[in-house]
Amino acid sequence: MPELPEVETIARGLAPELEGRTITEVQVRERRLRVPLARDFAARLRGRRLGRMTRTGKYLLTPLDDGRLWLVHLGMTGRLTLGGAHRLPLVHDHVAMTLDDGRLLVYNDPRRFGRLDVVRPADVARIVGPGVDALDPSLDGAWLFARSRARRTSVKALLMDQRQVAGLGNIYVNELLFRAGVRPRRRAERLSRADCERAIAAMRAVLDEAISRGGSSISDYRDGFDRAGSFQDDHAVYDRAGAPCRRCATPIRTFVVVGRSTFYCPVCQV
DNA sequence: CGCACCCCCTGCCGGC
DNA sequence: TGCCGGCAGGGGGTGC
Repeated sequence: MPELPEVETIARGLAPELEGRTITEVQVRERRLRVPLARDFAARLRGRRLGRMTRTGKYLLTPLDDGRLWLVHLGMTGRLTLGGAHRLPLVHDHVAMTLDDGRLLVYNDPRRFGRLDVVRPADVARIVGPGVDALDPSLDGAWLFARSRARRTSVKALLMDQRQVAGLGNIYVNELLFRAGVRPRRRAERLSRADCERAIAAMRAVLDEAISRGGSSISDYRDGFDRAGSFQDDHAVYDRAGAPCRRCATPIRTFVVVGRSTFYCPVCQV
């Protein structure tokens, strides 16, 4: 579910609320996430004061006052919701944290593909991976051009690979390739320098717009205060198979690329 | 190296 | 109405 804009929206919303707060209680109702919750997960968080939550790739990272970091990955259906103390437990509420102001921070995840952990700073790089964050200023057309040389894989697969670019997922790669005028199945090595410049510019534009609209809420995504995003209303291609292209009215086509549904306009994208 | 195909898990939707 | 297959924003592993 959540890609960079959704995770960024959560971080920006929760960071000022959580910073400086102390976790007074941690309730674990379900440890069987994709990576099972560590035995000492609750003990490592209880009593800790939270620093400023940030995002890298699709991970949320919050420094703790003992030098460790609280790490969250939302998988497909994870939600982190800050609310009042009297929130009744819902189905799939796996972890509930009580703050020193009485509010409750709850992790809910129907499919349990997410990950919660408390890690040492030295472990973060291994978990998050080597990918350059999609909003890192160093990521430019020259970078993508260099990275795509001698790569016979599709440009879509390359951009979705978190070891290359961290933060993009299926929605935003489809959207940015539409804006860049590049077909998802184009071999990476066949991108021109100009294609790479347009792809990176399109990526920034799509991500910035999506963040300003609070992300895309297709079915599950909500921000840290349980609010839906609205960028789904602006999608040019994602989930629009058969619908008219917003630029040229040609029906949007769909097929599968490296296992993921892919959408493009056969006229606007070459 | 790239990809097809598994897995993890629940929910929803469309077809029959 | 009910059942069943397919699909869903995530990642990881194997084997060809």
